[in-house]
Amino acid sequence: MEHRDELLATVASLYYKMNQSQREIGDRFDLSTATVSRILKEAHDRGIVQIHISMPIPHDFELEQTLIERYGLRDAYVLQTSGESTHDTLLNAIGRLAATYLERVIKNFSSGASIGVAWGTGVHAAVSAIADNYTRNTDVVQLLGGVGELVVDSPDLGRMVAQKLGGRHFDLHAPVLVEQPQSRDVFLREPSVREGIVRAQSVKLAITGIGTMQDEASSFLRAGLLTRADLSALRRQGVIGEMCGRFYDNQGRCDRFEINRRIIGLELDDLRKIPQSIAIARGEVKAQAILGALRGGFTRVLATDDITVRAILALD
Amino acid sequence: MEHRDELLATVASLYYKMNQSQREIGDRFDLSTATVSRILKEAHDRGIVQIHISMPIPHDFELEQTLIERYGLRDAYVLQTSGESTHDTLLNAIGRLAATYLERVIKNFSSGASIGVAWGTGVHAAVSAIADNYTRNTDVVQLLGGVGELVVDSPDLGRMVAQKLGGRHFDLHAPVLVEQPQSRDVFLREPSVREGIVRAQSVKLAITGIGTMQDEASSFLRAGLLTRADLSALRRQGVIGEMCGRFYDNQGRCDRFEINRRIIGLELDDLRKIPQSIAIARGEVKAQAILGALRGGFTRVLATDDITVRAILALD
DNA sequence: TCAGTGCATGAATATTTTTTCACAAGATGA
DNA sequence: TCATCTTGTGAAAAAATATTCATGCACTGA
Repeated sequence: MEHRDELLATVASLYYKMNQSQREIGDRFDLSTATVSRILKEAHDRGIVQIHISMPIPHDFELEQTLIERYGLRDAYVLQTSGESTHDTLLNAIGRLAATYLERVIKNFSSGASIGVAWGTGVHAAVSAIADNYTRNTDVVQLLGGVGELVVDSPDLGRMVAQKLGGRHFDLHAPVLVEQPQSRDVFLREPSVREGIVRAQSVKLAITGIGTMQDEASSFLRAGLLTRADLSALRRQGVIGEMCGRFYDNQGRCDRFEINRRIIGLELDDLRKIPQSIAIARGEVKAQAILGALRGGFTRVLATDDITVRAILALD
Repeated sequence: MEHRDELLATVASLYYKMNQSQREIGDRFDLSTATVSRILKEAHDRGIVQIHISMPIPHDFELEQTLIERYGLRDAYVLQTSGESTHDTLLNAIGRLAATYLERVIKNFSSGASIGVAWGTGVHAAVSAIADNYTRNTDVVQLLGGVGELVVDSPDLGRMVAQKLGGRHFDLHAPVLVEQPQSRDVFLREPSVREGIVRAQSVKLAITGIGTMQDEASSFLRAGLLTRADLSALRRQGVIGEMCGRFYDNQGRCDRFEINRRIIGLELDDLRKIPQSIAIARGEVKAQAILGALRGGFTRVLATDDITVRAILALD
């Protein structure tokens, strides 16, 4: 068997190191190209040939593939975690992964295409990682009304993106959540707000997070828009997640929730129609919310980590 | 640039680890297969993809290639040496390399094909490394007359091969070197000897060593067939090497040397015609002799080590 | 502003690689 | 001994990959 290994290793070396074609190798050893091909496969299977790829940020490609196939995603980014890391560190790394998608999509934009931005920690992580050497005059549109005071929950994110892309920033001058459905109608009658919504509907790329109804990770709670009691009530109604300010259940349905009639921003049905979209979110606590979003088909791309994906798959 | 690396590494991972085709990868990232192919090449060039091959016996493929191209060889085996090793250890490893060639050629033999064997330490190293699980009824023929007492210089080598291959062994019942050309004629008139020569001419594979005129490595001296004075005289005539008992100069010419008319065995012109042949030899002291043999085209395959090849190339 | 230059890209093409298929040699077991 | 199976093989076909070539786009220096 040793001489077999020797042949496998020799053929593999000639192929991979000396860049010889399988025909050349076959000529030398009196083998058909078919056999050389089989030898290379065997050398690979037997571990004689080992291929190492140095990844700046490690993905878990298997999980990405699983997500893509299982939920019909266009693409997926699953950070491969290792050892102890804080939520913020992980989210940062995921943001860098997401940024590779963003930059790629933006690079291929035809002129005039614009980007829609929601808010939250996930969006912040992603847009922070965008390199700022692009001057593509790409406009940035706020996908939903303004929220809290923190940077991660504010139009500052959109402004940051606009600055990096050398484009304009269009804020949506309205609160995300109003007291009464009637108040929303008033806002929507306002031309500037209505235009904002139209602009949001026509973006070519949407960057969003995924919100959860768990107290410890709810941005609506953080922003003071909802109370613990509100969250609890929503949970009891069957709400398990939130995207673009819209609340949905574990099948990705949102029609029956009254709160959605008090939200000013892009509707989930419209979000679904945006040609490119990415959601950035992580944490076991968000698994259910992400699963609902996937089932609802609200995003075409998901950026997360392996911990979260395993939690999602366990739920499903 | 980091995001470029990220893309390179991701594409490479999908290709090499996930076994996706370039078309699949292209679909995912909106790239043409041409671009994916270029990305993979770049990832390779930039060292992001590293291919490691675990070799049972390390070769130097560059030097092998150089030998093949420069001297028109059919194949070459150049052991990659490292650290301190004795001549015997190295020759052993070279023998194992040579055995891979032998086994491959023998495996493809049509029935009735036979093998010719010379003698010397190189041949010994190679035939010792042949695995003995072949039962192919392949006959073994002695290529030249008998010599010394040591195993490495005796028909025992041929017998060893015959036993491993489950075939018969045909000795050449004559001394390799006789006193007078006339004595040789007597031997050659002997039917058994003549038949032996004919059998040697018709072998499909010849296994030989390469002899030097340097005192410290001459098998003729070791076997007591020549004295130091004889060697010195031959050197003065221009002899620089020996194969199958025939002496040649640095251009691989042998006609003008009287001693060759006293040798009983296969002639170099006949050796050249054997369809497969390998010579096993190593050592800087043998470099000149090997170079002469290569120039003479006496062997189709050479098994040696990097030290020796570098010495050969330095001479040439 | 604009021609010129270099670079990146994809469609088409050329080449290489893999797979399919049919066959032959050796192994297995009655 | 003979049928049967497995295994390995190369020719041919199919698929995948690399290259060529033409084009467009961004940058450069009038």
